[in-house]
Amino acid sequence: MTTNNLPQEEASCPAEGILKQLSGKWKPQIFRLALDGPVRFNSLLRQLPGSNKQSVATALKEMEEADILVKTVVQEKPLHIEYTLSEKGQAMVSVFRSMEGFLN
Amino acid sequence: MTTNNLPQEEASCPAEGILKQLSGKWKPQIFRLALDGPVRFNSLLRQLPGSNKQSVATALKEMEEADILVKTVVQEKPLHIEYTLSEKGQAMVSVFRSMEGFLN
DNA sequence: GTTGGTAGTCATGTTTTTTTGACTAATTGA
DNA sequence: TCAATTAGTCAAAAAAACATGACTACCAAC
Repeated sequence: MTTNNLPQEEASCPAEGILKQLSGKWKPQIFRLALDGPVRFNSLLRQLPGSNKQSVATALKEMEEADILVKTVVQEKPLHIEYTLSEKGQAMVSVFRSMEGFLN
Repeated sequence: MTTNNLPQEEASCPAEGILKQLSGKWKPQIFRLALDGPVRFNSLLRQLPGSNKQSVATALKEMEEADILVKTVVQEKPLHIEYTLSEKGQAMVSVFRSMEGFLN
């Protein structure tokens, strides 16, 4: 046992956690698209040029684990899966907006 | 020439830029320490357990290039270098605070 | 003139993230 | 039954980020 193997939460920097949860090549864009309503796997692939199945799948999974997105099986005609902003995700919108409003 | 080789600004996601500028293993913590006043290379190394010269140097350089920090040679007794929040850096504080206020 | 503090760079190696391409599996429509 | 759409998984490779250790260079004190 080492002297300090924290689960690597933000040891001293509260902003670190939320930054990590939104960081990565595709998460910001996925979050942004989710602002306009539920997003779907294949649709995201088409909307994110240069993306790929693996990366989008990983981003969705991690954002779900971070409780930013909620995964729902929609029992409709083509039977598909939707990812929607969770309550926490909704709460993050203000943070996201403050970043959007900040233009270099 | 490809159809779209942007300098990879935020092609469609305004938040992406600011997220990238604060992302990384050490930048959030450096930013946070810079809130309390000018920071210095060796001091940061001591204050950030597990960090190393290379990583801190890179973080400082990138944050300087992103115009978050301003590098100044202080013409005093021991003659040293200080990194201070730029105007843009100051403007980012509100964004940072909104992240700090957001507790999981 | 040697030690110690300032602030780094450089080459290399390891680790993490991202991409690629093949493959799976259920459902729907013709 | 065949083809397309849904939503993925898996192994491997490539790329990016991060760490290690040696080295540089300036200045001041002893």
